[in-house]
Amino acid sequence: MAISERARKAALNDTAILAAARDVFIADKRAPISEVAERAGVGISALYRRYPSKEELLRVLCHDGLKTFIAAVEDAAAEPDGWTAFENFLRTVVIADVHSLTVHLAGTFTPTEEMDDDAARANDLAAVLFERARPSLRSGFVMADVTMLLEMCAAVRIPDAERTRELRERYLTVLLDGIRAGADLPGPTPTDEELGWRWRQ
Amino acid sequence: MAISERARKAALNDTAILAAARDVFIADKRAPISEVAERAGVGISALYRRYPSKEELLRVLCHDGLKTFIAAVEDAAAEPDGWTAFENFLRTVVIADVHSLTVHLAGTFTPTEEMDDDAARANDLAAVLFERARPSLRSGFVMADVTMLLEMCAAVRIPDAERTRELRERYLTVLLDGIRAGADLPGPTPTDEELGWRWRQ
DNA sequence: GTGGAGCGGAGCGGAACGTTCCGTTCCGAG
DNA sequence: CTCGGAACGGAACGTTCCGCTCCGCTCCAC
Repeated sequence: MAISERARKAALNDTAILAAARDVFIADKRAPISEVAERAGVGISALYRRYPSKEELLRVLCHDGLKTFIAAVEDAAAEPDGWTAFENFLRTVVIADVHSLTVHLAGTFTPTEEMDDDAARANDLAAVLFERARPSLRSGFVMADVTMLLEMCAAVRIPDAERTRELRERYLTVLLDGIRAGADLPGPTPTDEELGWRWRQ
Repeated sequence: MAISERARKAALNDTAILAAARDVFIADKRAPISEVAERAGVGISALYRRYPSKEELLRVLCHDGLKTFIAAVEDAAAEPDGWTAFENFLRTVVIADVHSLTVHLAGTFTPTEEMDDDAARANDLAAVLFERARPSLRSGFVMADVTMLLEMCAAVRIPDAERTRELRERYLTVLLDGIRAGADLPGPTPTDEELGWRWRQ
């Protein structure tokens, strides 16, 4: 049987709802679900037909972000030069606003076991990429610092999404230059404990 | 008449409430007022005796931050070397977490005329300091960029306040090195419109 | 024509929160 | 010791908000 007209419309709603949810929850992670529905141009019931709860929707959104992150690392790893690979990776992740979908949404749901696994995997992959770039980095700069830099980039935010991307690239450039030149950094490096508190509500 | 016992206790509450409000609203600008009272170790009525509304409390808090900012600029301006003055200014402002009290709280209240004036004054003073530092900065870097950098520093945030300060200094160091070395920055500079949207709810 | 998938949105139940208000405490004057 | 009242604690109130349910409608497939 061919895909029915009805099913095709429903599939369109699938993506519209996900896109709307991304936009809305990136702008405000505490936004009401009705806002997502409105943005997607559908009713609330179209949402609840697909996700049993708001929490589940947020979970899926975050998991998608995690997958994007992993894809970005794996993609960047193909580049032979360590620094270039690292830079490309960071630019991709910042442009895609992965941070707003992952760390930023933490606390709005309880993670599944699979997500924990993927998070660990993402960390491992990124660590490999980081090690390859280390020769180009200032001494004392560690992987945990990268997490904070991404967080800082995500803090750049204005209403216009496209312009936000431009500005983030602008300041990522500043950061990239900042982590190559200069003396040792002041203060102890961030610990895992300090970085992971968001996930343990 | 000497200051009465009762009045002294009340004065203690004055500062306790302000300190509590700062801590609570920095952690979450949407926090309920009851949380402030609890943190200050007082009842809700002790709060409402001093401020007619939640909005007024937020206004005062923000205005205090603005004053701290102005004091920091004026203080740093005494330093003869342009770059050093600028760097000291930024470090002071970041350490004092002025940003979390000003821009971050924007939108939770409608500003008074006096606040608008002080904000304009703060901008002017900072611009002077910036111009003195410009010879040390990479080309294409403008005052509006500084605002964004401060925003990025404020995004570094973990539960422990003292540790947060340490980490912010760490990454401010990265930023300071990043804005001196390197080529022209990509993308157009931020406009006033883009920076001021927070204040126009 | 008819069954049912898909959907819109009113409305329910309950949580959260700003503000009010009332009863209590306790300092200090007489 | 008495007592007025400043300062206060916190229950209660009224309102807003929001996640979710559910009923009735639409419209495609057969």
